[in-house]
Amino acid sequence: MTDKPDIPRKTVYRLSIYQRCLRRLRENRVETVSSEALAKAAGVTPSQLRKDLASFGNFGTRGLGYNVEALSGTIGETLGTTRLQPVILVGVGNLGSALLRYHGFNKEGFEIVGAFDGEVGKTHPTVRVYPMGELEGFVSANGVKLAILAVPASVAQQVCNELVAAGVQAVLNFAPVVLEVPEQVVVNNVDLAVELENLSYFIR
Amino acid sequence: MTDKPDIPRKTVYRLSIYQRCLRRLRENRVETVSSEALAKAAGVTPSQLRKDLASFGNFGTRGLGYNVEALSGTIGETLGTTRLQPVILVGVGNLGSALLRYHGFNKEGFEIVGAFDGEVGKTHPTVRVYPMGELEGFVSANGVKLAILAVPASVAQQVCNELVAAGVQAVLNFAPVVLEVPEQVVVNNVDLAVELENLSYFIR
DNA sequence: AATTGTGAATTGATTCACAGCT
DNA sequence: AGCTGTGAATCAATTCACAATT
Repeated sequence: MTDKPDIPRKTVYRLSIYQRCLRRLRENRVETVSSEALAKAAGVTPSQLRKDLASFGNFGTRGLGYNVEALSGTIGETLGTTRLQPVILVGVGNLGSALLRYHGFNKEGFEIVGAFDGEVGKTHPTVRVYPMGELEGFVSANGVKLAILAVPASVAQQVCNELVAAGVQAVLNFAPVVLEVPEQVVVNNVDLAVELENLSYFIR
Repeated sequence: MTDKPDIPRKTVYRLSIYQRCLRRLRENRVETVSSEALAKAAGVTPSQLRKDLASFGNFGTRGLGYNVEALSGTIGETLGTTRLQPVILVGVGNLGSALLRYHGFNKEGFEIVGAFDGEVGKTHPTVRVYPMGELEGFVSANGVKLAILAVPASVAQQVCNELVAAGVQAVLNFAPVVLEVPEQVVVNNVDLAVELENLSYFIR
């Protein structure tokens, strides 16, 4: 069971990145890696990497480095990605259907088990699209905790409320809106316009 | 011209969000807003909002609040989004073509003026798709500074190098890879798997 | 000899609280 | 009376630097 030594959110982000680098090392049959090498691959400083890992345990061997396999396993445990995590997607428009077709998730332990859309009769070649009315039943029947929200801004808060009511605990939100949710629900935002504006500022 | 009083990156992100809230207020003919109200809409504390704005000037009127129109204008100036900014998209796969169809950008001052793909002969209903060979010419002819990178991880670094060589100054990267770029080039990453893993950790 | 783990130092971001305008 | 602008205080994150370990 994942107990939660409270690791800061930014650290958790970096753990995912380390995890990806470790996966690549494993594919290349590398057994051991130093904080310096791994940090370089992940684009951080070695100090930071060591501190990050220290926040939930001691796994390195001084003078040697980290065992790739073992570290990767521990990070997976910590993130809670060792088992496949079922995810639903809500809003099968442009972006939504691209996400359904995109299978990059599976490799990393997520599977989109169902999609929902307000407009009845929508379909998708590989994932079944349900009407919103079936949301609650589906979520509890399948133990879904995680939802991807890809609906238009105008209805995002409303649909988010339905997700919360259905028992969803975490939302990856693509709508350009600041969602209000109860304390125990987590929201991460992916906001393309904000990212572009940010870049726009940093262009000389 | 945008001079750059160096505003911290996190503040710049929030400016975009304030900007969006201001736009909505403007649509509703609201003339004046207090730091408290705007902060609430943006999901931050009033103090933080005031500090953020203070980092590049003084625009409020004590006792009254901020003029919506004026503040929005200044933020637009600061972010460099008052003029339409031309953007190219590289990699017309699943995600890439969804982004081409998605017009949420235009409203916020960005226009995808061309797309590029390694595979010749790709097309798209509204945006012209060019072969990679024409990248450099296109970028300099159209004054493009900003690129969206939506190619597979395996070729992302390579393609990114070509972008940099062509003169692109900022990249919004969707590939799950840590890109290496020269100092003067800015990269923002949107990494869906990392976001999901992050949520996964915070689910009880 | 190499490399981790970590306390101390530093740097950065956020919040407080109130003086100063309108 | 109300609300901004801001210095001071707090809190958080990062880096340094070195003792501890293999």
